[in-house]
Amino acid sequence: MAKTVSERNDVLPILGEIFREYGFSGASLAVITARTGLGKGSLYHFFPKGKVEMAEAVLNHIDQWFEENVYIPLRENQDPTAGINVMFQAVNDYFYSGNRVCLVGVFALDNTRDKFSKKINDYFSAWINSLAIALKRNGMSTHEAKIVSEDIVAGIQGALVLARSQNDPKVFTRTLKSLQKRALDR
Amino acid sequence: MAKTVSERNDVLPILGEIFREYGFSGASLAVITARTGLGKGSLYHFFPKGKVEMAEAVLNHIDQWFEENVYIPLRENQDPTAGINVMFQAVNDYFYSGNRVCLVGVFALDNTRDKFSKKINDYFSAWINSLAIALKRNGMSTHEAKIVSEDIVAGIQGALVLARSQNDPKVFTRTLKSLQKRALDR
DNA sequence: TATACTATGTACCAATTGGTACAACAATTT
DNA sequence: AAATTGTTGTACCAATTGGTACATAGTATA
Repeated sequence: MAKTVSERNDVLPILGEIFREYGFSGASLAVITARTGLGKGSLYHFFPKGKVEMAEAVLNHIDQWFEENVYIPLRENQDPTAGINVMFQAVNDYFYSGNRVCLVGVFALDNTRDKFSKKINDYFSAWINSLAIALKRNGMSTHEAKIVSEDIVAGIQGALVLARSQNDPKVFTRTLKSLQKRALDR
Repeated sequence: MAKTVSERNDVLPILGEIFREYGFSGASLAVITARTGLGKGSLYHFFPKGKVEMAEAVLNHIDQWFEENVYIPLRENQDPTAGINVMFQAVNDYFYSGNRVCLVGVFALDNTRDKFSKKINDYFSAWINSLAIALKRNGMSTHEAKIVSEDIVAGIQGALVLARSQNDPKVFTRTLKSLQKRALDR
């Protein structure tokens, strides 16, 4: 039983990369079996509801990671500035300094959003809200903190789009720097 | 012959909406025939190379629109501030105040990017460069203008992702205001 | 009105799609 | 070692995929 859980979890990162690259509808079972090395038998054993369940599991996995490495530091770090810096570092790492795209963003744009609307909505809400808390604890007004945190999360997503469109990860790191300054300069 | 061209052009906006909603791989010929009202016969008459040619035509169409309504005003308006304001107004209109997503952004994120990399790259480059010109003419240094225009275009793309993920167009209009201020405050 | 070109509907195609059924195999528990 | 449970490969399925062939219908020009 422990085996089951761990084997299933081991595939999630691979599935994540596949969905990132191909999008939901582009990720055919053919590429999924090829890249994971699991046959349909195993795949449907671990994810009886097929592709949808795979994507849900990946989204949950991502959510967990961000909760732990981004949202909690933002909300709970003694020093809000330190928390914000932790976020920027974690984000830079997570997106491989601009070489990796945001799965949630990929799903959000086209109509696969409808299949996972709650998860997608929650992901960005949690991020924006956590960041706003840190900004407030750092002296911003409630209103300004809301605006700025929205701007920053949007800026990160847009920077990923841009970096990928230009095939130039530096666009991401550059924009990220800019946003970090914006979060901390006061 | 004039008929041909106009009929073909008439379909482009519809095709654009389809690709926006479904992404490239999700946009099946079944939905394309249904939504455009054109059978395969006509479709492959106008676009002999199929889906790829349709998408290329749509991208060209978008490019033209932005050149005319966004890039030229930015680069050539007597008053750079006015040019920048024209851009923000045009962008707000084009994206239906946050109810519509950016096709180029949709294509950029997953691996359909590879099929249209040049067009996608050029779209954002032209936008960023044109905006940077206006910012410079408005007194910014070359370096700052580059950074800021990149931040703004990224911010717009991210705002579209966010607005769609939250199913709340106001996120877009809000962020757009924020960015406009950033472009003009000095 | 005859001619030429454009546009379209229909039938068809092989390949791929996501998914199911199930028998066989492997690993734990008892 | 027997029984139970977890895992996997294979064969199969109907539906859909993007695309082609082509005869016909429509339209403009000469």
